[in-house]
Amino acid sequence: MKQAHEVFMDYLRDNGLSMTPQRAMIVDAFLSEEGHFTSEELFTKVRQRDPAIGLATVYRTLKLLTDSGLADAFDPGDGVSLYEHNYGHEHHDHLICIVCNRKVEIMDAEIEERQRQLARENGFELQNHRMLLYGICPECDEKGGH
Amino acid sequence: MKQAHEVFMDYLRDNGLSMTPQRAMIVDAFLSEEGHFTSEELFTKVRQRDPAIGLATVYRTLKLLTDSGLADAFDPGDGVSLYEHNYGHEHHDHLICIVCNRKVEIMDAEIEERQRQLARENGFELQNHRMLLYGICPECDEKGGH
DNA sequence: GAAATATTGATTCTCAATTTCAATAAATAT
DNA sequence: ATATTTATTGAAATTGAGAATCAATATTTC
Repeated sequence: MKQAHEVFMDYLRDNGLSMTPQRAMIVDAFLSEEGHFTSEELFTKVRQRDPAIGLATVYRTLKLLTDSGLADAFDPGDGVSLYEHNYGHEHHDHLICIVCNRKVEIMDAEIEERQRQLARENGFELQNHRMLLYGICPECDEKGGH
Repeated sequence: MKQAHEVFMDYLRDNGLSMTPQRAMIVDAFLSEEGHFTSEELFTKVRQRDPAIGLATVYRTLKLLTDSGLADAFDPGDGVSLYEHNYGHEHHDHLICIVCNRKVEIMDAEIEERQRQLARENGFELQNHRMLLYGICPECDEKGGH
């Protein structure tokens, strides 16, 4: 598999865009993040390396990352987008604790198949989907359930 | 089954709230809407009946409607909440055309069961879920696919 | 009815995300 | 290389949905 960095370079080239020091640094910071993170969290990390980089550039680069297929963005429900790596990672959805906000990655082949089938039954060509399950995690259930 | 209006009255009473002319009118307008609609669309309809009603009151009443179980709110992905009737209506998710924005209500018992199962496997008590399928509808596929 | 409480509409505020714009940098042509 | 065109940047202003504020009004309770 191609390196993530290479995928980004290819995307830039194919779209007539240039690699810049800022983009390189933001992509590096992005790739070194783990799990889910907000644009602000990435911005903070980027700022630690170069305080001159602006928030707008982080947003712009996150869009490039998303469009290039390296990043996946989703809104867990509070209006603040979360980003995560989407290259070399299996597709998954999320199970979210409504108390502590913990997010567990979930995946079910049967659901995925039924989704495709549902779309097909309605004559739709399925492109994408978003599934969020909300519940109370074991730890919070234990603490709160007395 | 209780009338929707009665459900709202009960909710108000149980929460120490009062029925007011504004709430009555907004609830009526809400109940006469079909399908999915935004807060702005409901506001427009309410304004036609009484231009004195403020947008804030529409938002406040939509929250009451949601909390009372009469309305369901969801964000199709663009940050603008859609509302729909949720009383006397079967639960359903949505299949959305990414071209014309058309929304089809979908429901699959197998998916629902697997969702519960997935939550259970992770020790979660499932409270809620949100599933959106994005694709291209037959009409748009026909028009665009040449 | 009087006092306490709730609700209203207008307005302001919030906050993430986008857009604007002049300055700078990069790519391309000469 | 140098000029010219084009793209990118950071700061700041803007956007837009929704929530919060607040004085005025309405409703409920005593």
